This record gives sequence, structure tokens and C-alpha cells, in this order.
Amino acid sequence: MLYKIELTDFFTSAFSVDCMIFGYEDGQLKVLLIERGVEPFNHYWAIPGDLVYPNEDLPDAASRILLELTGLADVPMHQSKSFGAPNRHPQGRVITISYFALIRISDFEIKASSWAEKAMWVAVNDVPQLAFDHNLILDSTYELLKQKLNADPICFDLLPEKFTLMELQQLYEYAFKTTLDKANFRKKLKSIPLIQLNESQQNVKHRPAKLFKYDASAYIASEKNDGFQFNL
Amino acid sequence: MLYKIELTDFFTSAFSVDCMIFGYEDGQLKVLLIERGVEPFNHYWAIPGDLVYPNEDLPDAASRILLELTGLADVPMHQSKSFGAPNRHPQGRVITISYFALIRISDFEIKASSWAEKAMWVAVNDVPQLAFDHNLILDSTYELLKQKLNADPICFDLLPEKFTLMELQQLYEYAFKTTLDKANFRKKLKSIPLIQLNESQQNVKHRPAKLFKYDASAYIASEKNDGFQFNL
DNA sequence: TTACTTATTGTAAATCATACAATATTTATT
DNA sequence: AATAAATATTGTATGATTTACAATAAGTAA
Repeated sequence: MLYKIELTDFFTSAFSVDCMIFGYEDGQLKVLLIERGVEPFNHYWAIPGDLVYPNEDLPDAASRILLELTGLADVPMHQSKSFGAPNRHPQGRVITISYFALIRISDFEIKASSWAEKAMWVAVNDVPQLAFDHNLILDSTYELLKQKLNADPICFDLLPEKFTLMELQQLYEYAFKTTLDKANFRKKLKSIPLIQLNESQQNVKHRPAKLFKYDASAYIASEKNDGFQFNL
Repeated sequence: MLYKIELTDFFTSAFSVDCMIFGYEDGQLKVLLIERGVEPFNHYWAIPGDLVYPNEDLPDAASRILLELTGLADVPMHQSKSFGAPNRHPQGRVITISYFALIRISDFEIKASSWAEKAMWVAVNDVPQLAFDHNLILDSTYELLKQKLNADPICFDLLPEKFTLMELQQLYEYAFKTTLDKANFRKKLKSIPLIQLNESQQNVKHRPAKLFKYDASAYIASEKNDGFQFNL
């Protein structure tokens, strides 16, 4: 080596979190994107994200972005992959740690934010070209999300609190691009703690379906004993 | 806000990669740890890692650490979680992106490195208190590794190129702390492309077992058609 | 009351998982 | 050379689970 790299040469990078917010609406899985209002990539659509404050932990930064954009707090954040190609950001070395959250779209109103001109829900199968390497980040995170849908009961974070079994089935059919037998799907549900309510669908032209709630506390209790799979 | 944070305030952090190297020996899963030769945490055992060079991508940095310590190149690196608590490093804000690799212990000799006084294989169930938050990093990566053992054919990266079916079974029994029926285990193997060699175990006091090789190209070909599970 | 639509339950066949037994093959010993 | 010992390998019967498909029930709308 011709010259030695000093320690201070390393403390010249920044890092950001990018936070993918997924929701389910009209039978489609959607992700919340923003339109950038500043350079670089001005007017491009992008994953909401921000530089991390000097005293902020990574999950806190992800939660902050979710809060600023939706007003929602106390939503579990799932860490996804990190990206750090040397030239991924034109203004310097910026590593990004990506997170995702699952929310109920009906629970809130999108707010504009200091770094977001506009925000918009986009179906995951219909995402345009995004700023930076954000298409790469989104694609790999969607794969991770599908994996987690088969391992943990996170589908209920996307559905309304009270849902029909048909809605649950359609979510899985959409996510995995498949069709499922209604009768057999319900047999698999036997191992998952659902509470049947004394309520039914409203305003449908046919026999209304019963509404169900997910019983999270029963799931947690049963995990201690046996741990049941979630491959629906 | 009383004062505005400038953009330059953010470009004061560094980031590292930590690289867990797993191997399988004497019926145990082991991880390669180093003894630190510098402050902070001088003389503590730690996960091998280093700051990332200004022009280096993250997986390249992880591969470099593996190469310096083992001489091995072209080993696939798997990204694990990233950690960035504000005070995890006493000398400043350092985010770390963790990676892991699976190797055959017999394939090489451990080398000393500029940042490692000594290196040592430690059984994953027998890891001492480590520097920084490295116990946290190792624990969460071991969980991820077990998950991947059930989803991808990475177990063959740990075994010798030619292995017996009993060795394969014992690896799974060890990783998941269970015992498996020999006959039924072999039935599950029917769906995995193994090549039976015309060779047998040597130097055993009983009937020697046949040696097998994993057929990676057949696996890749079959994934295009159907995609088969790996839950052994 | 009837037609229609969807929800919900049931059942038989096929497939897969499990437990356990039986046989085969090699090394070590007498 | 025969036999014992140890482990490899294969087989089979049972039960559980998955799958495909049919039947019934319960609402809405005319």
C-alpha cells in the first residue's frame, strides 16, 4: 500500500433508513411511495426514507418516518436488507438500512411531510421507476414480506380488524398468485386462533359472510407450548 | 426546533461489516472468532469484522474479511441483520452490517490477520462474552442460519464434498436439537438430488456407509420447473 | 314463494408422515 | 472359516394430512 488510510477517513459516510409501508386495499397489496421535492432525483417517486439522526437508533428512525407520513405510532417495524453500493447516492457514501411495516389503509390519512411533496399508494405489481436503487430495495423487501406471510401471523395487520374468511383467502391468493380451494383453506384455518363474531357483512347482494377477529393472545400462548406453522 | 441540523452533521459516521464464518466439525456447528489486539475491547473475543473502505461495496468487504482470515475466495456471503444503536461503539457512531458464510473447515488453514491476534473455532453453543454487541449479532444470525437451513440447500456447504447420509442427518439433528428416524429421513431425501458415488467410508470398525455428493446443477434445473422445499 | 348467489360443511380418495421391523453388508473375533 | 457385532439399507402397516369435489345451508332480491 502506498499510503495508509486514517481512521478519520472512514467517518465521512452517512446512513439512512428507507421505510416501506404496505397496505391491502381493493384486493391489492399496495406500498406507500412519495414524490421527492428535492435534488437528487427531484420529482421521482421514491420509498419514504431519511437520514438517521446522530442519536437515533435504526428502528426509531423507521418509526419516525412512518409517524410523519401517516400519524401512526406503535407499529412493529421489520428490518429488511441493507444496501451500500459506493455510488448508490450521488452526493456521497450513504448506506441505507431498509424496514417495512404493515398497516390498515383505512386507519389514517396520508400526510404530506417536509421531505415529501406528495404521497401515493401504488400496487406492488405496478411500481414505476424509482429514485436511487429503490426498485431493488422494494423488490427484495417484497420477497421477504411474502416469506414472512408464510411464517408469522402478520397477514392480520393488513386486513381490517373484522374480516371475512373469504377476504383472508383472497389476500393469500393475491400474494402468492394462486387459487385456493375454499373448503380446504378453512380446514387449515382450524389451527389458527380466530374468534367468530356475532356480526356479518353489510350491503352485499347475497348471503353475508360471518366476520372474524384474530386472537393474538391465544397465538402467543400456544407458541410457548408447541409453536404452530403458518403456511396457509 | 432550536437549531437546524446541517447535512454535514450526518456525514460523521462509519460503518463496518461483521462476518460470521460457520463450519461443521466433530458433530458440532462452530463459528470462527478472533481475539482483538487493539482497543476498545482489547483481548476480548469478537466476530471478525472491519470498517468498509470508501470505495468498497458491502458484500465485497465481507468477502475480504473471509479471505484475509482463511484464504478462501468465491464463497457466497449471506446478509444478516444490521445494528446501529447510537452507543454500540465507544469511539463514535458505527453501524454494522452483518454477513455470514458457510465453509468446510477442512478446506483451509486459519491465518492471523492485521486486526486479529488469534483466531479460534468455537461451538455455537459455547460462545463466551464477546466485544461490543457481538453476542446479539451472533444470536440473531444463528437463528437466521437455522431458518435458511430449512429453506435452501446450504447444508452441503458445511459438509465435506463427499459425505454419508448419516453425517447429513446428524447435522440436522444437531442444528434443530432433535432426533430423526433414519429410515424416514432417507425417504425425505428422495426429493433432493444426491449422487451416490462408488466409494465408501474408510477406517470404520463396521460396515462402511456409501458416500454421496450433492448435485447442485440438478437442483437449479428443478427449481425452474417446480421449486421443491427443503424441510428435512 | 322462488330463483339466485355465496357461505359453510361433509366425504372419499390420494398422498404423505411415522413407527417399527426385517434384512443386508461389512469388520472384528475366535 | 465361522460367527458375533455393529451399522447400513430397505420394507411395511398404520395413522395423519391434503386434495378434489359434492352437498347443504342461509341469506338477498324479485
